[in-house]
Amino acid sequence: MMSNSQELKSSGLKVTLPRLKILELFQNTMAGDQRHLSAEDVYRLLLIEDMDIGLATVYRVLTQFEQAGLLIRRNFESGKALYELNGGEPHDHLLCLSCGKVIEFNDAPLQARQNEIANEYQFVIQERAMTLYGVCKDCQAKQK
Amino acid sequence: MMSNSQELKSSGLKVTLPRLKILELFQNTMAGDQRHLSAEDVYRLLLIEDMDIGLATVYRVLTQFEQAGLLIRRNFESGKALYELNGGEPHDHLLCLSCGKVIEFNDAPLQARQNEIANEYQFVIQERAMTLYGVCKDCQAKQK
DNA sequence: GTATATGCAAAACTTTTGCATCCTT
DNA sequence: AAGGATGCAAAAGTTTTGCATATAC
Repeated sequence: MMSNSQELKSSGLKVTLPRLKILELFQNTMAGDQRHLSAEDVYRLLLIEDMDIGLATVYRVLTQFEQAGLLIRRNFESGKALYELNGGEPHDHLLCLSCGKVIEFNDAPLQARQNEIANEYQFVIQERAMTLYGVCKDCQAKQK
Repeated sequence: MMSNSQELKSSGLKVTLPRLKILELFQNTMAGDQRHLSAEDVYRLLLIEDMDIGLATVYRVLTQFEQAGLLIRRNFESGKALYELNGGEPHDHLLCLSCGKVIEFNDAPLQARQNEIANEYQFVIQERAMTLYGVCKDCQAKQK
């Protein structure tokens, strides 16, 4: 298991407080249902923790982390980018339009079919993004 | 076959020149490879055609058309929304990160699997979005 | 004639950039 | 000591909104 400092170094990034804090933030929020954070989210959460950080730094660090493969950048329909920790396995999303909840799943047959389609078009996949928008089980119950 | 005027009326929208022109624009560009247009794209294409239209109107009309189901709004990784004509059939995208080309495909097994996954989570799908990002056949050839 | 749509300008939001200062190595 | 990182402010890009005028029905 690599420490966060080692993880940053091996990505060619200097170990600084903002970078460590942002990395920890994503690791800690991973447990909750709030796995996807915008730059503004990160900024506000760090201010709450007394971190005196600039929004511009947050944007820069998020971009660097994405390029380093530590985070994945997602574009849902909200108009702003959300980031999540890169857990290694590709996965897709169900996004509830009623409550905003994001359900993640990892489905091998689906990915296999994606690969077959890419092969048909002789297309080399670098990144996958699949989101089904709709209404989750809980919200269906509430609407009745 | 409904005329464009009828199509607007049956969506509860008054028939105005900007709306007709924008609808025609999407119908005409459907033939080419430029099926996905941003608000700015629409604005510039209409200015070329002598239409003296305001950018704000373009945004308003695109939003109305999306709500009426005439257009589909897509959020790829570019940071701005793209719209395409709603052809009725759901379809997904391969987006080339090298040349920006968008390849569309319609794959029944893939959609069937999406439905199965949604059922597992008792999730009601309203909209699908799947995009594979990578390098297209042509760009692979060029890179050699 | 009335209600809605449009155009323009201003504002709101998200993201990027320039630059002086500070921190990591 | 040197190069990169940070914070602040300003700028750039996208989308929304207020309001007076024009247009569709």
